[in-house]
Amino acid sequence: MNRPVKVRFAPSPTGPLHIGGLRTALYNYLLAKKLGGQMILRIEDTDQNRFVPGAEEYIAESLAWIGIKLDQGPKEGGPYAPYRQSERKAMYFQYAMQLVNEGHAYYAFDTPEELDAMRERLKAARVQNPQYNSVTRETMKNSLTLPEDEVKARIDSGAPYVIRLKIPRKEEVRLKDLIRGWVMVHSSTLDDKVLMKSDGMPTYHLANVVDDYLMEITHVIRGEEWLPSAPLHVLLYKYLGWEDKMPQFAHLPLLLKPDGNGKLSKRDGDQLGFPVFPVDWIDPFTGDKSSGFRERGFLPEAVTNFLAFLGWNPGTEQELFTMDELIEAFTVERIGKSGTKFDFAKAKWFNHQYMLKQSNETLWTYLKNELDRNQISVQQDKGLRIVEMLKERVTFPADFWVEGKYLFSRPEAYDSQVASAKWTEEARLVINEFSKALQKLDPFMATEIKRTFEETAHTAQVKPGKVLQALRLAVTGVGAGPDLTLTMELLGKEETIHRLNNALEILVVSANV
RNA sequence: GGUCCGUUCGUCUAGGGGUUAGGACGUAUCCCUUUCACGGAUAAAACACGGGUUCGAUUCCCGUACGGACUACCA
Repeated sequence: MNRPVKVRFAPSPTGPLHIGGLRTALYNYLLAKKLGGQMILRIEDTDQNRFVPGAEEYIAESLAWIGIKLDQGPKEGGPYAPYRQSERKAMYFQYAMQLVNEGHAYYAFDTPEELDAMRERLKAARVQNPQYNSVTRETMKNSLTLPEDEVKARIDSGAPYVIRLKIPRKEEVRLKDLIRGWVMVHSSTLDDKVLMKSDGMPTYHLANVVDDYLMEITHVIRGEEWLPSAPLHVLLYKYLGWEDKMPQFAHLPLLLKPDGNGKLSKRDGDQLGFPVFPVDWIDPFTGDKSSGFRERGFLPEAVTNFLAFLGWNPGTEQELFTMDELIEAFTVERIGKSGTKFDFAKAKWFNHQYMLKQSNETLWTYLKNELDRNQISVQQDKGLRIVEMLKERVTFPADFWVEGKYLFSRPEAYDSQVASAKWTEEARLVINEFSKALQKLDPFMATEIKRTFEETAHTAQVKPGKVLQALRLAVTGVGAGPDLTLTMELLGKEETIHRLNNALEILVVSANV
């Protein structure tokens, strides 16, 4: 009964993995590692029509980015290879045949048109749930209704057919979900799901159950959208004789749109002004770009942390968790039951927290990237002082540049609001004197600059606070920023005086007071 | 429509038969800072509704409402 823990993340390579899928992967990973088990990546590419090139690589890259290390997968290999269902195609048929031979499945020859007609007919007759089931299969073309020799003749002639599961007419199907407890459904509400498609590929249901069994999966953690078909999977385990190897199920609450309702979807991406994908994705067919958290400036640790908290919490007041801490604290019991709206503001808060945790050296590399892009070179020791000064005010790496632009180039314009309110005759006077006083200042240090400014203001009989804003405007061109004397120290004596004199020349007094 | 799942501040949530229903994000105000931000403090803000069960229900049960998922030879 105590099998080694194995979980799998089993996405379909139909496009970029969205953030909800990434959370599913993360929860799988956390549980596996918590229990000392293994994490498997399995690519469920049984639908050839929806295959999108690059999607598998995208998934692998996304998982790696947030720090999920796979024990087995298409790239990693492993004892259950191959890990792409398309490459396992040959394995599924025998199990479908086993079901047919034991009377739990049957061949069906109905064309799409016939299926549509059946549904229309049922709808017209106001049948509650029109589907291919224990009663309607009696009226369709399948191995249950057709004479044996005709069935054989059809198959031998190569006519297309599917294999459907024969759902019992009356049976209570129950399954225990780790998150929701016992879920019961009556088999009469289930339909005879297709197990093998006419192209020879299995459907999700068969492939998923077969592979989970073959790969000895112990816990199936997946989105709530699978809950309705979970009873079908239970039936499959039963008919295949694998009941004792049936994994435990946990169906995760869905990630919802932040506004209004509905599940967060790939579409919501850029429309909402924030990413819903881990990393950027370019659609290979249309060329459309979907933006990712990574490129938006999110740190992987931050994404991991807030993703973990979307539907789970440790029950304590700690909110900042490293991956190792998450693994330590994670339990399925503490996963919530209800859908979770995605909150971008909180995501930003997490990122800010993680920015603060970075060393100045790391922060400096972020700023340096932006500087390189703008062809500005700054010495590292100065860069470190700059990021130290700026880091309280940034959420994303790119903010360093936005926040501190004026440190690297002279103001091209002055904030007119601040100018009209604060650039007074009085201010001009003090700044002019201050500029002269600065000439003699050596060393050019923040504390000395501050003292000099206060003295200058005092001599002019002006309160320093009255003209400080004007001074800031002269130096930076804007009305807000970090400690001004520190800013001036960083700028250096010559540059500071130049800017002061520049402002004195350009700015016109328009303020009254 | 049918089946299943869900419902505590705007959002993420803690809690659980008797609590001033706690925290975080966001918002507002104040303090700090002669700016903004950070930080600190404070505030506004929730048990969907109706019936039971009970001495007592936000908590347990049943309904209702609302929301969601599923209802394909897609996963």
